[in-house]
Amino acid sequence: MNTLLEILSQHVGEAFEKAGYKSELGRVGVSNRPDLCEYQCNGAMAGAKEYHKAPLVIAGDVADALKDCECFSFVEAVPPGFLNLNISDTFLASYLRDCAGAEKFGLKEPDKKDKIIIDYGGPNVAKPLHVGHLRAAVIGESVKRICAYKGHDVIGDIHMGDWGLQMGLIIHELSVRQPDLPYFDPEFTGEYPAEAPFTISELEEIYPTASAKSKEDEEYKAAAMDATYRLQHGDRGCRALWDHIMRVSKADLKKNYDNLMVSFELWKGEADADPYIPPMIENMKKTGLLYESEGALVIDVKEESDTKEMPPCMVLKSDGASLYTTTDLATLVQRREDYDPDRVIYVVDKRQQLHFDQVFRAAAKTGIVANKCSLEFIGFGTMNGKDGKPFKTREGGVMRLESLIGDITKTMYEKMLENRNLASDGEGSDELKKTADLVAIAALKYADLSNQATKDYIFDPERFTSFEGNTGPYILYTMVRIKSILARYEGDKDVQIAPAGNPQEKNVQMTLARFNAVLDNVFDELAPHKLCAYIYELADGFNSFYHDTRILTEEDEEKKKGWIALLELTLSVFETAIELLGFKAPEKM
RNA sequence: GUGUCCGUAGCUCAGCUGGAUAGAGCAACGGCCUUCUAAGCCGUGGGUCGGGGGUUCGAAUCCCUUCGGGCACGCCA
Repeated sequence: MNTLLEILSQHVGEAFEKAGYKSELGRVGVSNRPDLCEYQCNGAMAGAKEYHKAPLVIAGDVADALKDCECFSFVEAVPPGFLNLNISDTFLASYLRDCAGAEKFGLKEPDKKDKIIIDYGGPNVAKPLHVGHLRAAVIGESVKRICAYKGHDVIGDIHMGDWGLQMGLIIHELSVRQPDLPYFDPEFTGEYPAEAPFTISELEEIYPTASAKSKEDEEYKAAAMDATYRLQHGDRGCRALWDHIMRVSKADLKKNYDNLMVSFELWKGEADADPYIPPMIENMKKTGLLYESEGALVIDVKEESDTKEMPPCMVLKSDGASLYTTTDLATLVQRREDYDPDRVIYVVDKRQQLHFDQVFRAAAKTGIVANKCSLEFIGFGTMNGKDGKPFKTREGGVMRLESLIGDITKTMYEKMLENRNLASDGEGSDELKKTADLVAIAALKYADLSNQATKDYIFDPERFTSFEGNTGPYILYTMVRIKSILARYEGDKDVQIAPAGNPQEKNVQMTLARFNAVLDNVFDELAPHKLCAYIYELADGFNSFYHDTRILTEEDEEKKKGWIALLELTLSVFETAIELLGFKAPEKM
């Protein structure tokens, strides 16, 4: 169905036409002066030149033509040529009933269902997730859900870092620590043990230790590189160890992402792309676009329209080894073969912008991606501490995602205990802990998503402990209030939204009526922060209404039913929105 | 150096496909709980939208310029 603004614009456009002007001038927007009117149209001013008439005259003509329009309860032309409009209460209520009855609140299905791969996450195996991984996970997950809701076919790919020197380092360090393991015995031909010879916490300690050693000890480093080489060239023992590392590490990653309510349809990594590299290079050579520069194999990706320097894209290093560009290109080959996507969206740190520009161009030039396929880059900014520098723990280290979530959850739990003592209702502490988890995740994700993705933002854990104002918990709290009323309501369940009886109620209704348009906009711009801004506005408006209106004690049954219907729609809009943002609301707080 | 992003209230941020008086939250100050959850509501104070030019009936928004900051710029990912 059409959005409310489209419908209103159509009516006003017809009025323009009736008055002798072109209908395109009739575009209606939400008023930026709510004290004067609810909606406005500025077309008269835009058309003044063309029709050689004073804007106010045009606006007046249109206002006359709108006299009998059922949509508006008030139409006025004011200087210098604004058209001020108020929507009729009954028209608004009927639009909302349509929304409530429609699929997805009247959000239009896409003209064409696209297959979209979203590449986010990018964790390295055998290394714990830290706060730097938070943004990719949180934003990527939300973007994925938004695309899926719009009606597209979406595949989320975690794209792990699982194939470089880091793996060789771990394997070599293991051979130092446990030289008797069969993996290091070239003579061994039997079955390797099913159990991994390490736990995840050992793994997490092994990597940094090995990495440090390799920086000081040349011999050690050479051995690690040798292990890397053996792994990549099919050494049975190395491969078996790699399998163990992957299994242990994936299980741990999955647990952590689950806690964040982030999930992936695909658990591919760099290793999966590796077999695609040699044939890809061969095919690229056939295009004649590859050439040797300073020993490396590169491809020019400059374009005439470039205002900036665009260095050539390096495809193979001078020693013939692949590098991250190679892997990213090969991954695109693989994706085309497996899925033939229409869009591939990368949710990655914005510092990689240039790299992806090069990869995208090289892929297009060499025909690695289909013509129909658009490659898109959503670069997110850095999470900084209060000092404006990249976020660190108080000790100056990198903060693990787990401890961050743990801290916030603990604060939540304590806060809830406090509140519960005052309310003195007896609820089990398990229930309370679950709620604390939900609220903590909402706080964390909302804080991230409500900022524009592309900008750096100040990440201040102290702010998470206050939970006031424009925060995830505020949204959840509002929802819990609604749920509480709906749970107590015992009247007739067959309810319908009624024309608003007061300004607060009308405000909520007008906000709800925008939801389908907001969803479209959020999808078009892949901008979760706009969805945050919207639900904050809805929560704000609702809380005003809530404060002034006693719903359950209302004696007029019809009025009460209208409100219950309004609450149901509001709640369902909230539920949908936070689902798209990637968190959930508890029943109580 | 080249490119790119950013500069809006004391702090953190919206608003940027041009519209009327630039909005929130936090912090400060003042009210509101015997009544559906006070993680709430209502109110007050706080701004040369970095500076300067231009386009326009109209600019935080578009263009130019300047200052200040972040980031990236072939063999790490």
